[in-house]
Amino acid sequence: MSFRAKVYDMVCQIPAGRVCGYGDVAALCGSPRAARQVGYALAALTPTDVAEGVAVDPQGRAVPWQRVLRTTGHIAFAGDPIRGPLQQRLLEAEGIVFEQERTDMKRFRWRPSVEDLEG
DNA sequence: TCCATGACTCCGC
DNA sequence: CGCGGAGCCATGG
Repeated sequence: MSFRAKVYDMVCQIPAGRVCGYGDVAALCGSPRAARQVGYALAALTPTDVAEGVAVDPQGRAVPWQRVLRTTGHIAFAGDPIRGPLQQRLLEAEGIVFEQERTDMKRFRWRPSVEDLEG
């Protein structure tokens, strides 16, 4: 199984209303220092519904890419005029609160339990 | 196989 | 706290 496939699996397990850092996902996939590769994996998703922010992986399953943020709580590609605001809107719809362009990672960060990772 | 690329992160100022 | 620079490593050509 490729690193990217693991990334998609992990991101799909992040519950709505919670977020993860790129580094967190990388660590859960077995490569603690591959945070950039996590971003690269998400960038490789195929957009199917741009307006709603829906993007699918090679297996055709929708991946909640919006739940992955920088450890600072900032949206990674805030500079993107389309996906930047979209990501924030999608997260706010799930209950995530933003202040000054960033969210409180201490409050919304998701830490998977052993049971979550089984399977 | 080597090299460039990049939705990141850590560290020193 | 913000900035700039170096390190990181999976992917693709």
